[in-house]
Amino acid sequence: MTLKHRAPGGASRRRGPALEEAILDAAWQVLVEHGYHGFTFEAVAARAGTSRPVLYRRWPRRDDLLLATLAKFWRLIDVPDTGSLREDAVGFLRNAGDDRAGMLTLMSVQLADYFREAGTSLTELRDTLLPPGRATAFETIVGRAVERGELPDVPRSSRVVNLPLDLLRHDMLVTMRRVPEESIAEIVDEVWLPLLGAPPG
Amino acid sequence: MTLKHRAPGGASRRRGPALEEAILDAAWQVLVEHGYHGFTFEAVAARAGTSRPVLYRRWPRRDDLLLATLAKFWRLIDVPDTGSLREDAVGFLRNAGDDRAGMLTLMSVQLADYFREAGTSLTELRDTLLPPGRATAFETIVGRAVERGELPDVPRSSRVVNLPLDLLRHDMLVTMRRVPEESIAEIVDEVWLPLLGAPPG
DNA sequence: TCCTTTGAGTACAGGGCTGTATCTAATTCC
DNA sequence: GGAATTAGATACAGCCCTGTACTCAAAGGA
Repeated sequence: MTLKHRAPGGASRRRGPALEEAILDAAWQVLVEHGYHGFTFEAVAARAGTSRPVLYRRWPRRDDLLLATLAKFWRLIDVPDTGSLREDAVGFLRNAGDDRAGMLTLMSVQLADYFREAGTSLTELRDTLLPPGRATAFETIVGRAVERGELPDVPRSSRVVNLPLDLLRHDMLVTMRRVPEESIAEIVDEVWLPLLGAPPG
Repeated sequence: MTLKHRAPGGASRRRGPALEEAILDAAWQVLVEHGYHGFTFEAVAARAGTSRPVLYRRWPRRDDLLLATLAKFWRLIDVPDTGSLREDAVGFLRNAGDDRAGMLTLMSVQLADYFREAGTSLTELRDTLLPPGRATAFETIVGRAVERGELPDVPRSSRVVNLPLDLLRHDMLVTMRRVPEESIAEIVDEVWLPLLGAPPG
């Protein structure tokens, strides 16, 4: 009665890397829809249209599958270059809060159980998945503004420089929603720019 | 072989409110130690030294038990009154990050699954458990500073006023750890006081 | 003291997930 | 075309949790 040995679309049987891709796509969907708790071999296999043994062969433990999934979907967020400090900041926060990137942040909350079990945290995961040490988005944005002469070339604490993303992330974590445009403007205009000593927008 | 019909300590059989207290204490411990995922009737009953039917009689569903547990342990955080804006702020953040209060914040992450299932969020939960509308800690702190003449009496956005707690919470959520004293000082001295236009500490 | 309430123990069917094993047949490699 | 892989289906025992039902006995009230 079921289409045996056929991928959902009726295509030929998948193998190797193609199958792996499909499984990780399915895993990501499951993770987004049902959180870490619903992220089971059972659910992922069903969603991928394959069977659990196929998953176990590649990722013996749930964490292995999780990490592989996150690694595939975790991407750097685009940093716009508009020629304006304020617009760069607002644009970046918009990107950070959009569907794709925002989902990653909200996802991180769903991973609380994983963090607890693995004894790790969001920052540690981030350092694992993204090469640490490179300039943060706001370091880039401030650097450009300094080059343009929009900001004085004085030392700034990393706390202040990176403040906007922290606040955006906080809002997302606390409301579990996309952050509205007004909050982004608030963060930039009422908090960040004044702190940097920039002229009010 | 087991001590039948006896509380763990060998005391008489517990009843009514006393039993209820003991159960909620146990529930809190389970929640702290095993997160929402491990927060099962089974585990709570075992920890409380009673049986599941006793729990089901009082809280038919898991959420009922969860809410009752949170309501019992969710408390307002003490706001110190030292006569100094900076010391009030630092002191409050210290309290907010201490074992008891900090645990509540970290707990909130563990509740991600609950939020997802119930379609709610940390802020909504907070409003449910604490009467909304009252002044926030930092509104109180700023208000006092204005009365003392330490700050000018100008309108301030609630975003700026409440910034320190947001940043503290962000740090906790992201590191899953207690926030070190230096971070508290950073938040107050490098971000908040400058924004309020207060003289540097 | 008797009676009512209710805590504590136990049992049950049911559901979901885990790992592993086994079989088959599709695909690829040579 | 034949052989080696390996996807996909299925089955299994096991574990944990859920609700509910049915006892029995302890505590408290009259």
